Amino acid sequence: MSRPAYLDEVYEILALVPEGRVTTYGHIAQAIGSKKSARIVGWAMNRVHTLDASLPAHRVVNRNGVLTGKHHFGDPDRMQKLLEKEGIRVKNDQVMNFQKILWIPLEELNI
DNA sequence: AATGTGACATACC
DNA sequence: TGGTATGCCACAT
Repeated sequence: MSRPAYLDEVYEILALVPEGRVTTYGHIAQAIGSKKSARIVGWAMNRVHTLDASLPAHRVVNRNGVLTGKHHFGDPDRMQKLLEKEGIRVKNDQVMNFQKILWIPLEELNI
């Protein structure tokens, strides 16, 4: 029944990521209070499709701006296409201007 | 219950 | 530069 609190937090943060921006597993983890729990965020992403497929999981990359999870979108190119559709340029599975479009929950939400 | 795995991150060598 | 080890938390077997 009730999903773990951190799971809801992850989805809450994820839903707030603006179009054309990206964030990282680590920043989300930090936003929910566990900086070292980035793996949980990744785990949440793996299950997000079964809970709420409308969440922009493609806007989450690792700390290098690399699309590490692209193989979990059905087709390897789907994640990149979704990002480019929002104006995010991706080259070699890496987000260009990563630092510029990086969306940091703790800063943007002014928590 | 114990072990292995994972869409991560950090530290160390 | 790149591999190895550890921390973290949940899940699968």
